[in-house]
Amino acid sequence: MDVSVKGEYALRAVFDLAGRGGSDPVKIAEIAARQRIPQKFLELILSQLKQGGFLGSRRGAEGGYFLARPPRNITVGDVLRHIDGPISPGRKQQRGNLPPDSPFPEFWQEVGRALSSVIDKTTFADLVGRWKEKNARRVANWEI
Amino acid sequence: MDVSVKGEYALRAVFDLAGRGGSDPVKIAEIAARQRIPQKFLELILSQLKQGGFLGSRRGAEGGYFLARPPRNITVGDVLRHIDGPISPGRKQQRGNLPPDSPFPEFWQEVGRALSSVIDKTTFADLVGRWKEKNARRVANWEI
DNA sequence: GACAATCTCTAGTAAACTGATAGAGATTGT
DNA sequence: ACAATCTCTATCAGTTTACTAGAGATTGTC
Repeated sequence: MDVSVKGEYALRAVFDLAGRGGSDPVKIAEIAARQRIPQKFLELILSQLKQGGFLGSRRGAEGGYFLARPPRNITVGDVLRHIDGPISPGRKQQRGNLPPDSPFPEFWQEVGRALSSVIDKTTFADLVGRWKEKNARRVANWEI
Repeated sequence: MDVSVKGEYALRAVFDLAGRGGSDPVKIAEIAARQRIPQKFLELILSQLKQGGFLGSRRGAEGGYFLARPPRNITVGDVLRHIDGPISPGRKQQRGNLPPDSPFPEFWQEVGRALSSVIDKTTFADLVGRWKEKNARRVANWEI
């Protein structure tokens, strides 16, 4: 039970764009550098995020990627599910290989709900908010 | 983010032993049949669960596996972590490839807590309890 | 309109992981 | 002795993961 590196990269990329706020395109190379992601790999991921409707892009000089919708309308769960596939532990149960009176389908539902209560409630606006707050505190402490 | 088939098999096996209650050994073949698990694969899993201190065993005729501790002292999380490794999304962050001011470590901690609130609180005694209740209801409805 | 900067698309790929299977021991009960 | 079990080591095909390579398509600028 784990999140793929690809999934994490996707989250960091969307977070980067959300943190940059502005609506003008950000170059892949910049995101790659800031977020420490192999650029060629990131290209694939960003393209996939665009297919998913999360990002828009512009080619050519001064091109780049940008968010297709406001950060508060994108949840971590949205992105993760689009990149990593369904986040549902225990999904293999529907097939006929499970005894008919198993308690596990219910159990996995419970797990799913717990998971969802975090990843589907946290938007990128939330993440950026927390991050700015933390940075503000850090600077404040510095200045004392 | 998913649970391996091996992990699910392990849970079903422990559940099977917990449901059988008694302290005399249950044969691998029986568990395999009841829980629809390939027997040879199950052998590996049970052996691993024994290494983990969850099960005991006896060889030879009338041999088999049995729980090494009471079902209420074994949680789903215990078993899952022993078979599938750490259940901590976002664990790869400690390495130097993450920007220093990322909000994700905290976020993954939150996810971890939510997950833990289910898998580390649910014991096999709980699962057996629910299962018996459901079966009782089913029979009751039948008799109407 | 040349040209450089970007995104885009298709392949390929080494290494690890998954979900098994095979078969020869080691023990135990009868 | 012998059959029934667990135990241990090896092997394996298929898939996934995390990348890399390289050629093409667009766009802005001079």
